[in-house]
Amino acid sequence: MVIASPPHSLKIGELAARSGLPVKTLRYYEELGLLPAVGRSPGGYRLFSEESLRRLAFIRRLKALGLTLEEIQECLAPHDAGLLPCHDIQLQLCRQIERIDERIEELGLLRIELQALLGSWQSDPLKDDAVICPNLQV
Amino acid sequence: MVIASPPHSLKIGELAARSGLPVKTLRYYEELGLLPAVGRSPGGYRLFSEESLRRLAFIRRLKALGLTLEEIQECLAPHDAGLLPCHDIQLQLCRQIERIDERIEELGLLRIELQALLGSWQSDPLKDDAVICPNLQV
DNA sequence: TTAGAGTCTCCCTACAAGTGGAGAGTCAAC
DNA sequence: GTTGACTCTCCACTTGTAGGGAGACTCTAA
Repeated sequence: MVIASPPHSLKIGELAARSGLPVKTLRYYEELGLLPAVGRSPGGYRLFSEESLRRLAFIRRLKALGLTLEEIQECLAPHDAGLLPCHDIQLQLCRQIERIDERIEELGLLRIELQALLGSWQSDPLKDDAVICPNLQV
Repeated sequence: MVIASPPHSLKIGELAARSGLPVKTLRYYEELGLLPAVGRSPGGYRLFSEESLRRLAFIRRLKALGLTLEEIQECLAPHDAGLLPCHDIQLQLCRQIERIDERIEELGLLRIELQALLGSWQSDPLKDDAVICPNLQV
């Protein structure tokens, strides 16, 4: 027989210690609505639930996958509405892959241009007063 | 026989029109020291030389190649000292390729992770109260 | 001489995701 | 009861590259 331990609320410093995130960051997340506090102590201290730790792990994971805090918040909305957020997360991750592909494409083109430029680079070009850099011709 | 036209100084609006850059941007560049004015009119108007147009073309080119304004300024420093800046530009462009390669590498790894994640994504996972998203297990 | 266009400086705003600090209030242990 | 750690709010600042606007001043053409 398992007896559930009573719900224990965490002050921000304890949450910071256990999550590894700075207090400032937690306040910032709370302000954004990303990490709701369960309430306040009589003295006005933010109180968080143990659930907040899971939520922070989730936020970290999606951040590591390249989502913005706003996108993460969109993923959390269905969860907070009592639904499974998997579908929304999947959509965000698909979009993220598209963004990554676009970015890789852009960087690849830029790299090609830079390589081509450097490939024909003259180490001792003739000075040309019509341009600043003869190699670039601008 | 070619007669050189007298040096004509440009007010900021004229430089903006001829370079295609907004006045605000030119003031910003001047403030950064990227685009020195040759002086001021008696009324305090910035005066630029025709040379500024070439300088702006150079700045645009390096910006298009992904350099920051600060890096561009480093490239212009030897030019302003009367030297050919090609070597310094070459160094910056090499560094830029390295940065691009690093970035592409990072993005590629992230893409692989995202693909793997989505590849095994369950569209209707069992709800698991220990995590927010069963697919992510966080 | 006057009207209108151009320009000046100065300050605020934006994005993203926080960080730093001041000054005041709260909590827990001794 | 006191002390020291913790937390609060509020404000400013960061990076990079500008954009917007107010209010004052200047220049040019008719």
